[in-house]
Amino acid sequence: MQLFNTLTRAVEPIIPLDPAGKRVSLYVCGPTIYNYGHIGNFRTYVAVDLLRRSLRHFGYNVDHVMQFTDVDDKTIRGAREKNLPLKEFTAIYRQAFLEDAKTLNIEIPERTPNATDHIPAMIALIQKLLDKKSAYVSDDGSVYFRIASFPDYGCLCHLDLEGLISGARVSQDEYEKEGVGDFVLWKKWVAADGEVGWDSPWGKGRPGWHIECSALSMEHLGPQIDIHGGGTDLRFPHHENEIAQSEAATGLPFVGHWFHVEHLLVDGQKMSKSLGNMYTVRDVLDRGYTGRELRYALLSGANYAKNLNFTWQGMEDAKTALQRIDEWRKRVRAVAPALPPPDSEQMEASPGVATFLRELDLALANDLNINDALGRFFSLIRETHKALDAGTLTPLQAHHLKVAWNKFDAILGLGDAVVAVPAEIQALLDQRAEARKAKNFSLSDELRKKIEVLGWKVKDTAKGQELLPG
RNA sequence: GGCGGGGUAGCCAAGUGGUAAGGCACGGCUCUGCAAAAGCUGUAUACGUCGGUUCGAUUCCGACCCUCGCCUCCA
Repeated sequence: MQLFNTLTRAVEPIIPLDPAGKRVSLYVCGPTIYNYGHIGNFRTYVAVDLLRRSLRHFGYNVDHVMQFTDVDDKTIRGAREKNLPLKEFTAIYRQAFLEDAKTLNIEIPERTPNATDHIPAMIALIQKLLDKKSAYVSDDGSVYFRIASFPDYGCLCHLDLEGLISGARVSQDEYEKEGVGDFVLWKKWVAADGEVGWDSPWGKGRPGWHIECSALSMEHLGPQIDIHGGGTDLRFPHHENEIAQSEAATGLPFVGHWFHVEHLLVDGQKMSKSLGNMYTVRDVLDRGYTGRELRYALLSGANYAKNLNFTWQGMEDAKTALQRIDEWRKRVRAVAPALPPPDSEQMEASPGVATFLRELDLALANDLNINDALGRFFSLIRETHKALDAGTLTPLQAHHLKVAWNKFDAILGLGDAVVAVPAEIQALLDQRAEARKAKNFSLSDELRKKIEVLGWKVKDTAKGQELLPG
């Protein structure tokens, strides 16, 4: 399986550190839990989910860790505004994130530690950096990483330090630092922190943002990991700093493969509060879309490494495309017998299906090209309909199609459309069935209208009425 | 200023040194009590501009234009 590696700027095969080549360690920078996540956040996590599922598709055991950042300026401020202890405040948004992830059918990583549950590991790592003279304690009692001690600094983002420093914005309040690029590992407690703070060898304070990911990934996955992912904005400085900290501490290459997901745009523009285009998952649901429709839009809207332009028209397109898939599945299911899954040799009895599965592998192995796979899948759908209409699709072939879908959906994660029919609607449907039986079409039409007003569509098929959400 | 992504039909989006998947939209047909839905099918001067390399470039090279992002808050 080949994946673009930001570090080398090349598509490269994934070669796990595991001698058996089976286990892949994956660390992903999780959200700061001070608010509901927006669809941009979830674009990243849907892409990571695609990676995770694809790795498993190719037979890897994925050991995936994602931390929740539950202490920083924003969480502290939010807790203060709500007059809640930090822990209680962040618990609300941790829970919300997990719910939204479920809405999108994002698999929860094997471990999802909160940063503040691992303060000792961070302190130990900072101490190690101090011992190695890669860090220093400033006059005010904060601890900083000394960039000058790490010659490779800038390797991920291909920055040269000179240019970086001369061109960069430099905040004036950080006069305690030796070098402008130095970043904080441990922040000395200040009054604005209120109740928040932990004791350390350098006094009361809290960890800097970057150190948590290094400490947590080392604690859970060891000093070296196969893949480290996150949103593209984290490349610099966050991931650059993680590399510096981690490698300065261990002397080992920290990450084999850096995986960065490009940002989502809304109507071609960056999301921002002032434009009023920051949508949460809940906002999308409130507009009447389902989580799987949003997931499909996020998955098919663009390759993970490209900007994805979110539009409501795009949501409509996703919804319609998904209906096409669902319709196909209904037809296939009606013909497919219950049989055990075939092996690949038996699958050759359905050349179209066998070809599709090979194409699926190739597409995924090629830097997660899900759109290529979807394109081929829709072609398979057309072929199926044609065969079905011609009456040439055998039950065995239908079975194979069903199996192929299951394999594909293990990656897509779309599952089934869940339609809960309200009792009121069901009653109208029953009445209408009666009317139709009696060939009372005017009453039938009247009932159809009533149902439509309530937000549902009825279609009449050879097998009777079928209900669709409006 | 430094670095990096993009510009493919009405919209979205794959891809390739030999004349370009797929989805949505649109037209036609089938089905239907009527619809709707669905299916089939069709349409389109679609590869930002100008040069270069080549038998041949959308695909390689150069320049330019437009656009988006990052340059220590940020998925």
